[in-house]
Amino acid sequence: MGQRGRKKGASGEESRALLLTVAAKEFATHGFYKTKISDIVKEANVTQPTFYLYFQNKEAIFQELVDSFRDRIFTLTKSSKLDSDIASENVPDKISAGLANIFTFFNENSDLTRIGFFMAPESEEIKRQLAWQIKMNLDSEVENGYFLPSLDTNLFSEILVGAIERLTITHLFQGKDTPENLAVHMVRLFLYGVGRDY
Amino acid sequence: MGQRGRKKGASGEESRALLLTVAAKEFATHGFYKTKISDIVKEANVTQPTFYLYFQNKEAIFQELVDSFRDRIFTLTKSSKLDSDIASENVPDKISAGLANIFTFFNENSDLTRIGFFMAPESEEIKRQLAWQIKMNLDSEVENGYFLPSLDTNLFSEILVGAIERLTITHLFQGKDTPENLAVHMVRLFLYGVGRDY
Amino acid sequence: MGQRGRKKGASGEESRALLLTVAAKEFATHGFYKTKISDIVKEANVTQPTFYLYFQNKEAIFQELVDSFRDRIFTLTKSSKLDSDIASENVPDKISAGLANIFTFFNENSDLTRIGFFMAPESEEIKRQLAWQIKMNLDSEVENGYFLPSLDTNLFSEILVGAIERLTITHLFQGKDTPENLAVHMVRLFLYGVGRDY
Amino acid sequence: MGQRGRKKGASGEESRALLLTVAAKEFATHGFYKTKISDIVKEANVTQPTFYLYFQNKEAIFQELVDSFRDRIFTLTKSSKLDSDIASENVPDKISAGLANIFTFFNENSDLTRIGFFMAPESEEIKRQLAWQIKMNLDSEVENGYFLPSLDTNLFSEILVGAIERLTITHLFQGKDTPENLAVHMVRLFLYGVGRDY
DNA sequence: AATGAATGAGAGTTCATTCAT
DNA sequence: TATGAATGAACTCTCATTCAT
Repeated sequence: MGQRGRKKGASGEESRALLLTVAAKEFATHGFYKTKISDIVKEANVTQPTFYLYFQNKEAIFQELVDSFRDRIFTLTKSSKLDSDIASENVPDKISAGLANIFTFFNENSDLTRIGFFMAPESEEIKRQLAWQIKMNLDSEVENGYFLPSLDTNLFSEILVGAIERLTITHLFQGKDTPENLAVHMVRLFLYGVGRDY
Repeated sequence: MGQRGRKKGASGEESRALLLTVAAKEFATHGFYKTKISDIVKEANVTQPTFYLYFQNKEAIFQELVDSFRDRIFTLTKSSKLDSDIASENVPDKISAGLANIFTFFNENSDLTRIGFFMAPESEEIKRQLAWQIKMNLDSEVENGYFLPSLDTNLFSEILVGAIERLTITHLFQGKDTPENLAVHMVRLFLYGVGRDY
Repeated sequence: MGQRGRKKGASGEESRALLLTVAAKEFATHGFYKTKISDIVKEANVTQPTFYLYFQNKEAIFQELVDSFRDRIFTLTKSSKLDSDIASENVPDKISAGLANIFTFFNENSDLTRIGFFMAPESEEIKRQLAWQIKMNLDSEVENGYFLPSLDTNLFSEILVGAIERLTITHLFQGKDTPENLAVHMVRLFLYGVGRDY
Repeated sequence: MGQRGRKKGASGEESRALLLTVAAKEFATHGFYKTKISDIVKEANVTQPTFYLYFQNKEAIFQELVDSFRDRIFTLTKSSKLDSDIASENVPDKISAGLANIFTFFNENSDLTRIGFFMAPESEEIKRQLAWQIKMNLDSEVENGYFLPSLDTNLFSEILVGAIERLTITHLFQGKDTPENLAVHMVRLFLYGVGRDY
């Protein structure tokens, strides 16, 4: 019979992890309300009580996914702060690399991203925190003379988040562009603008 | 007898309109799933069967709100196409005016906007259509030499939508900025970029 | 078809009252936990949601029955306080009459009594309140010289409640004795004791 | 290897006894339905399957506790039958001693008593058997001339059980009175009554 | 003697929706 | 035009109980 149908004797952690993965996919695909516990457990090949062995309720597993997303995205972005002694000519590349990291993370964790960035009640809050981190970066870059002091970093950081969000959905998740490409495009656009000699 | 038993001062159309308004507020505040028909009718001071007198079901009234948003935003944006004989130096102002129109519409219809732009399953599609309209504008502006041909209008239009979306939530709906201000800021930023002499 | 099967159009209060009656019987017969909402509604010929139209949940309907019992038994006993100008030789009859009232009430509301006096978590409390009322009566009777001051009214009132409780179950509810008979017996026993000339 | 993997110091009988004790406490405190097997085993520091090693199911362990109570209370009361050659003047003391024995047993086995005397479905039956034993005693005492033949021993025995029951809960279990005190009080009251010269 | 992991069976509750009037 | 009353159809969650080791 081999592995097929193995149920008894599976390690608890395995079941838990499986449920998390499956739930992420279901939530990402159908949203919180249309996703039923019965769907999740069916997909994970366990029964409903098993679900409650590992998670308090439907909210709890969703929350765990959201928290996981939040933790990871913040860990990621915290590390991308520019060093203050960086050479001016390298700034764009550095920024671009930071953006690429975000896009890459989103790309490799699309279910989690859909959940934490687009469906959770806390999505707004998460985006705002991300914007705030970006703003902090921008502020210190202004201080270091990389950007003009007239730059409204508050507004700009929000715009950047909006751009990231939109490109993630329309280009990244559609497979139309690589993380690196998107990052480069974004940087170029924002650094030099679209204008010319008006 | 006529008026006997009629809800005081409520013609059929009035009830219907009231339900739509109330529903918009409820949906915008609590989302589709957490909004119960019983909440809507309570707030509108009618009974549940009355609701079904005017709307086929919960989806239908939501859809009607979404459609209304979609229609109005497209009517609005369709009109803001730049004329091809516009003087170069006026382009920024024109673009800015178009943006301001959108922000104003969002601001004056925040419930509807929340529903159609942020909660509906079709929100994605609506944004994409908005992006497409913007792209069409951009393309013709490139053709007219306002912008460099190297501009990736596809990507840029998505970024603009992302920026609009984010600023709407974080600045406009919070009352931090007027539609006009936001429009001007955005245009300046995108036209000239944030960069300097790298 | 006549009345048979009439469902739509029944008055709400009727349904509610019916549910209360049926629930009382079910609870009294099977206890709180073994009584299922599905049993109650089946017996009342309505569906489960109808139950929730009138009661918040299973606890609530049980509580309502308990409260009803509590209110009625207290109203009843409050009225049976002896007047202070009563003639000594009439005291036994008066007391007997008061007891008979209680037994009669229990007899005519046996389901409610089983619930409020024997099954509810508050049964203890209810009995204690009943005992307290009896004690108050006894105290004033001691003061008026009907009873010896050496009487421990506290203990005695509890004993009376115990006697009432037990006779209700073993004699009254079994139909072995009438309320009046039980009352008379009890009074005789407690007034004169069982002893003789030890 | 022997001891390997064995729960430290726990022989089978020990685990079983522990489970019984813990279960008694849980049942006595929370009642049958609110007591979960998971609670019992948690408190006893064993796992659920271990529980089923010693007891067939939830009912079985509860029943065992009830039976234990029943056996012991009957053994106890059987022994307290008055000898027929006892001197009249000693009868009250003898009766008092019998009552004190019961109260003492209840006091020392309060969990068991709560279960067997107040919560079990058989509680009624147990009380009735106790009443019957008391009645037998009373009957023979009537026969021996200790009590008047007019005494309704059937009713009286039930009243005694009711008194015992109530005092157990309100005085004994509250620590307000010792078993002996309660016994003496009860005997005095029932022998001589509360009355005077009506 | 003991356990980690799992489940069968069902209970309560909710909500959109519809009769009958 | 409107409503009081009722329901079909789910869905989440719980608990006693058992397998495989």
